[in-house]
Amino acid sequence: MNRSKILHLLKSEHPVKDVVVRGWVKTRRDSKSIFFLEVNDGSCLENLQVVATGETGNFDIIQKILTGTSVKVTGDLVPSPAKGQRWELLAKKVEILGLTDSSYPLQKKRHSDEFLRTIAHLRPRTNKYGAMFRIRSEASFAVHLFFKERGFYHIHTPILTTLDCEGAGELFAVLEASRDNKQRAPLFDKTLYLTVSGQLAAEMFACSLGNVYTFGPAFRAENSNTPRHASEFWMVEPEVAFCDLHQNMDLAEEFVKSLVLFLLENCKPDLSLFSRFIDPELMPRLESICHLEFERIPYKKAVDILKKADISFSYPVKYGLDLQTEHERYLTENFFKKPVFVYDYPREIKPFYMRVNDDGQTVAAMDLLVPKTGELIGGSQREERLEVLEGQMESAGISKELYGWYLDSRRYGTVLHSGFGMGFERFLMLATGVKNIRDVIPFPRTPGTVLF
RNA sequence: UCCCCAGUAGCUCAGUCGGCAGAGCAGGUGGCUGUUAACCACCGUGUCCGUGGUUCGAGUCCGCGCUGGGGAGCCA
Repeated sequence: MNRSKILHLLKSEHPVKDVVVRGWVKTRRDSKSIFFLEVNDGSCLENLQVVATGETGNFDIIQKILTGTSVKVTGDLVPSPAKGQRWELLAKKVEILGLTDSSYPLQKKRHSDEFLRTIAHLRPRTNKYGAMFRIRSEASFAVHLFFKERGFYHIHTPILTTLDCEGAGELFAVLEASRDNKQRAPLFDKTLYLTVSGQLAAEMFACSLGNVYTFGPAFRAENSNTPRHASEFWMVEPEVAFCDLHQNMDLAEEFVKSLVLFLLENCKPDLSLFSRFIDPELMPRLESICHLEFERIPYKKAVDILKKADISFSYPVKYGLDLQTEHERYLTENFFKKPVFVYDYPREIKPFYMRVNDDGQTVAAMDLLVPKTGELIGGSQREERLEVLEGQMESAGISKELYGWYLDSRRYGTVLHSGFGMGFERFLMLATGVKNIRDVIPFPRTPGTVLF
């Protein structure tokens, strides 16, 4: 490494001679014979204050430095005589790596999220988005750590699929194209789609490796225009053999708690930005997620609670109807005031692969509802009985031929198994208090808008 | 896809009753031995989203469109 990271320098226990720092200038302050540069290198939220005095010399160069300029600074890390920071870099030499000009859109002031979305290629240079994407990276690592510690195998499931009805919404079809626009024979004899979920493939691996998970992109062509939906998003999907619905909920609860705990332990400074400027309730909420037991109620009981609620809903509450957003919010935000699993939904409103309960009326499905974000996780025990599954497919109008390989897992040594999917961006919204999914993913894709 | 709200300088926004287009920040020049979104002085900046209409006169009122945001549905 030919540079020191600011993260490490600011944690130093003693002065250090001759360090090299490379980064981007956040702001420059100057008077007649002294310059101050705030330099950020992305290693942490905080900037390093660089001080240039007469001894540094090249003031004519330093004067060209505007917000956004990339620099290399050589100097000594010394205790700062002024308030505001413990350490500062007393520069011996300041070199400009890349100049900027007055058209640089980021300034040393607050910008709106809407504006920053139009410059998503530059927004990670801001405090907020720098923190966001460091947290995203840590959360991603925590996902793998959680499953690794529990003996799960990570499966890379296909992104190109042939199944057009996985019970999870509209799909993007994939067309082959030549760069020269010439006609050519198709490579595949079927239409290919971008996957909406790795679940069906993951089930095959759960029924061989036991405990597996996928963590990859999912694509949905729904015309959803909300702060909680994106056309391309990342999803974590564990799938576990010999696991029933209640053990599935145990796993989901442990998983969410573990991710939050990991962030609290490893991302304190970055999280504090969100609790200070984005959501003052963030820290209490994260703490309560870690410590409170999640509520678990059957769908039927949820309906009873909603019927007795002393507020009037816009949509009717009736056994057999799906819960509306307003109902879910009431349950998690007003009634229980913590994460809530709702399980055993009527079979008519859930996909074909969910296990039919003994009552014949409900399926072993579960949704995890959390305050603010709403539905974070959706999962189920899978229907492992061949005849029942075939019956479910028939009533859903799904081709048994196309799903022949899927049915094989029920034909040969079938086992009880369960799994769930967690929207990774939804989790990040919960973990940071950010209200729009476009602001927790590097280059958001939403209906009608792909800028990058 | 449906409902509601918004669009004014590079950015954040003000603009009263329909009557000459404004401020802060950013940028430029100068000043200041230690600043903390530094400060002080001076300087420039506009398709008022587009389009059609009402009016002597429209940033302001009305219709349509575009873009963005919020709510709903769908879902993770």
